[in-house]
Amino acid sequence: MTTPKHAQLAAVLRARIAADDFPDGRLPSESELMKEHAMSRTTVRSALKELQNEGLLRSASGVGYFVRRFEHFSYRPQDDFRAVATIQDADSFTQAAAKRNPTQQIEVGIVRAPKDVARRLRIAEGDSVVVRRRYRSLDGVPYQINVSYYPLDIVSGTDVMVPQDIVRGANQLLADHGYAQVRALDEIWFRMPKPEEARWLDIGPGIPVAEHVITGFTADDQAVRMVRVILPGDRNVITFDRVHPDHERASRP
Amino acid sequence: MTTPKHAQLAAVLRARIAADDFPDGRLPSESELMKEHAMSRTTVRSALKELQNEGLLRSASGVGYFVRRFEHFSYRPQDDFRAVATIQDADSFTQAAAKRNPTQQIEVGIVRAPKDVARRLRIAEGDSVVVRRRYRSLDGVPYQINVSYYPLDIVSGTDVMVPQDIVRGANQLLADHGYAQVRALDEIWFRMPKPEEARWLDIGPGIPVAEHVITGFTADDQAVRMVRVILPGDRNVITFDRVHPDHERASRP
DNA sequence: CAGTGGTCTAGACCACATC
DNA sequence: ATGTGGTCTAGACCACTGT
Repeated sequence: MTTPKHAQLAAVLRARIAADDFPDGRLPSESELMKEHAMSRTTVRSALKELQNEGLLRSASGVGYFVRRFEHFSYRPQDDFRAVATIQDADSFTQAAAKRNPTQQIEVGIVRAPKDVARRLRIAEGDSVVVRRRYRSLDGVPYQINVSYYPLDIVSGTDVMVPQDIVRGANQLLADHGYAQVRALDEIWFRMPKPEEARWLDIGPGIPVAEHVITGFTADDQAVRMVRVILPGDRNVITFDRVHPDHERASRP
Repeated sequence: MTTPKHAQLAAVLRARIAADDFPDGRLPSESELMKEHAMSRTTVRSALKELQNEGLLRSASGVGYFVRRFEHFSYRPQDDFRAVATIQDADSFTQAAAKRNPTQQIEVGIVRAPKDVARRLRIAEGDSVVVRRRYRSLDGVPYQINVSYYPLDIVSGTDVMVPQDIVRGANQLLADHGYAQVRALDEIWFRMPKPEEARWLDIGPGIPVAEHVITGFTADDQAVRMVRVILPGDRNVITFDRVHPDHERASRP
């Protein structure tokens, strides 16, 4: 009933990482750890793998192991709502990221609604929906995958279907067509990425993603928009501001 | 430039899992996979490890490998705010979970404020704060770790310092002492659990956690409460309702 | 008891980065 | 050329679970 050797080494290294004991962020090589701790390479690698899967380390083939550094960018879903017509697509991502060279790659299409989309938009599974898929980066680093779904009859013939930035912003566009959104439901899961997501977001092992699903409703309580945002955990903090329902609107910092 | 054998096996199994090809949820044993795919045990184990770290599989020593099943419980931070005096501590967890045998273990103490707490409560690092640590379960299954911090001068001598349920609810208690909260800031990170968190929440490999930090403010914009909630990703969805700031309050479903 | 996964070893070859 | 991590093998012992 003793602790396995690989777990012992993992614990030692975890403590040293927490104590910032690798100032240059570089760990000893596998062979050095083998000598220092009198273990086989397999056991050393097992310990290092464990730390990688905790998101504490990354490995570079032919180079070495390094302590992960995080920089979190604030993701504010509420900006979607506050957005007004500006020269840019004025949602949370574009607005907050103005100075960090935001780029995005847009694909637009018409597909049959999958089950989860149909349920949220309150349409039948297989009904046609317009889908806008956006892969968005900051300074060349991918920060989110954003997939929006709209019922076809609502947006057909509008700029939503053009694979370019929507100058007014998608919400303003919907409002201009008589579908102003006054309420949104946010659902957030957090899980490990699927292989395609990991590839697109350039995520290493041990880094989870959040899946943020927004459903937008009109004053008539009609669901007119569903968005699925995939966020890599090493680069995002999700932020909300809330005021008590009984309290008049407060100023926002 | 070919795909490694372990990755090939992982891809095959991943596809079979997605197609629900293991009706009883049980995978072939390691030795069966070795025969079927003509690989060494190490390679087979490497593939299975990969899928475990994606949260798709769990292993049971001496038994086998199984497909993970998820059941997500809705975590609604806004209930904290809407809470009024009831017979129970009326926050999001207790209220929503009433029928699922909620239990919690409470520890209360006075500690020196760590850096992140001090910053959010706008006090000096090392100032005394009251900390309430709650480990909360549903039907015996751990669902969250909830750690609340209060500036000592605000809550000293109140029920906050008693290691029991606060009958009125902590927010109502603060309000009764003249510190009604009207605004909250939510910050949500998602990452792999620390070993203690994994132990307490009974999390296997490949399951991330969300760290939800709430900071509560009075009408004078004084920070009176900071809460850190740790949520296991296989058992929680975070849910928010939002109404457009220009729109009168809508009814909530 | 037989079968399962967990641990550990020694050794080999490879692709890659660095100097 | 050397050193790094990535892949793969064969074999061994163990603890545990099921019958």
